[in-house]
Amino acid sequence: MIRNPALRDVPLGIQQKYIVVTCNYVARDQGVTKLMTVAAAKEKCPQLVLVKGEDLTHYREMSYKLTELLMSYCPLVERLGFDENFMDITKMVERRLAETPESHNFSFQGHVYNRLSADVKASDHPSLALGSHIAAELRDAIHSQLGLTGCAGVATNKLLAKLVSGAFKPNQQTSLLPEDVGAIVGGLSGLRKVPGVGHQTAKRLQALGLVSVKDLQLFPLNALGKEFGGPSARRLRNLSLGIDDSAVVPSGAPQSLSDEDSFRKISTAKHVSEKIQELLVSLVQRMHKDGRQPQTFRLTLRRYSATNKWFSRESRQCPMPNHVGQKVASDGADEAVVQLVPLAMKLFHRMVDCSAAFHLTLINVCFSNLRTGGAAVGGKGSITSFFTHSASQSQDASSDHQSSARGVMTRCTPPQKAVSTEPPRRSGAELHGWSRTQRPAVAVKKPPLQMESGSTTSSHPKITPMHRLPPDVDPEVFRLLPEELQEELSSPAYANSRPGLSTSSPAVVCVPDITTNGSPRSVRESQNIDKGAEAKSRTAVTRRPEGSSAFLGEDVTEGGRTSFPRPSDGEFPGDVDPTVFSELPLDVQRELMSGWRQQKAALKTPSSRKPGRRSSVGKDRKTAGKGAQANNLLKYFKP
DNA sequence: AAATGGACG
DNA sequence: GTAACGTCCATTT
Repeated sequence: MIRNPALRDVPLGIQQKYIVVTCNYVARDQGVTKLMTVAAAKEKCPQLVLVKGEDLTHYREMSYKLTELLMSYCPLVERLGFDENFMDITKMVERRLAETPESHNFSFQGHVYNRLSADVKASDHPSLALGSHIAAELRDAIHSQLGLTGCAGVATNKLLAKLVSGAFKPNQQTSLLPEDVGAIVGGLSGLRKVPGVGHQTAKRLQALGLVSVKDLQLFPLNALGKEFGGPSARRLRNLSLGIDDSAVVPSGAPQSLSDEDSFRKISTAKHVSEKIQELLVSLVQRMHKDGRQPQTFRLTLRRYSATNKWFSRESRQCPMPNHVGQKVASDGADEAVVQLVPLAMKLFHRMVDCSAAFHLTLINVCFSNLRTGGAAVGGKGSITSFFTHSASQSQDASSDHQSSARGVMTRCTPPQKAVSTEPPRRSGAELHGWSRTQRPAVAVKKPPLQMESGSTTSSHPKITPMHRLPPDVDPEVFRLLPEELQEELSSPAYANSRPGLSTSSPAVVCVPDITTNGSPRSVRESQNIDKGAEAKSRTAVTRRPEGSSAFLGEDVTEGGRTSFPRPSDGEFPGDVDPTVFSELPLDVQRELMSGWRQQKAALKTPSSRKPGRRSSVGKDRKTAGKGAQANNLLKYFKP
């Protein structure tokens, strides 16, 4: 971590290979951006100071310290890369709610998306308001105990918490009120900005003619289902509407440890084994510190090829010989490496035919299927696992939510992204954070601090028959709907859908990531050029959960045709709620559309069937809920 | 259940 | 020439 104050006002960047993976605000002001080549960066900013960042050790350790610190407040912490954490602070909020005197006057901490904090009455959103206090406390603890600064977002689900966390960039927090959900998702500049929509998915959506969030919101679910299958289609649509019923799943200790390196070229077996050995030396060390014993070993590589050089990695794995695994876990590091190199070469030869020329640009070695300690009874030894908290814990937690009182549960997640482009501003704190933040990682411990809690939320008003709400329906959203729609949704016809969970909850508080500011690796995409956030777009859009039988069914058709009425941004009246519109019968949609049609075509929206993509439809198998899933204990954190 | 690739962050 | 991780899912054997 860079903590030299002398560097505070100097343009600084973290370099990995020939790329500037991230940089401070001083550098950004000079035009340096993330993932810019070193050459380009120096051209923009000749005085740019670069620090090597290939070794992720420090980032990783700091990253785990952060996660552990958060867990000391509440165990429901889910990591997203090295610099983001989601936290479900429902319980904390509930406790505080119970302890908060009825008349107690309080306000939101930090910003409130799209409004002037002063205009918002905390008493109208007690759970979120308390969540904002919790987020502020967490950020403060992170700053005082780890020296890191970062952002946080407080909302009713993970998606929203993540989206809102970056509204005010350097080292600030933002809360999102349910009534502004439509504004925040609608303000996203494109589908790629939707968490969960990556390059591939964006391409497929584009092939369907969808480019904006609104396009996706309005696209008929059954048509979307033909491309992605029912479950994915529903998920995508929900995301576009700001609906996310996924739980905050505690991450615990990592499920695998790997080390890799990229290079211009390696074309001889000898060079390959040398590189593998180098990687194994550090990996074995890390594995040893971890204490668990790997049961599987994997070798991955990337070959050079002029065409299609994009990803494409190939891998081969094999069971880890027991004695080798023990060496790693116990002590014989060097021994283990000696045994592993030839094993890795066997895997290598399963992929590369050395009798022909080859050209590798990356090699990765990975230990997975980690088994926690063994032999000895639990006693001592070894690496303790400190937080012995396992799958059962998370299970309880989640079931807890479900039953948690009426519905409201606040989930907190902290998305945060480090990074952030953002103008300069308070360089003091920010920079400080930057330095430490830049490379956080590693784990290790952190003592507990326990604190509070709160109490519930409320979804107050109209009591809605929660027990009848179909899954996938966000109660908070539900309650905003017109009564007739509420009734409709509560009817048996909507009761199907998946068993999953969540129905619940409304208010969720999410605290996004408190993390760092720009981290080199992980989180790559984070940088929203932010444009969306600021827009004070129009008011809220009430959404209506999907689930209407007509669209739910996989092939219900009727709309089986390839072209559906799909208003583009231009022709869609701004006062019409897209969600509601999309739920109308197709014929009605067409009718309305023809009435509105007038604007210029604009936007290319070839709703053509996509070319070569395969479409998996129908057979959405539900592989049962993945209940068990061995969630390892987090013994990762030592005392 | 293990192996492998893909998508995402 | 996006870097260095890591997670979870789908499919195949």
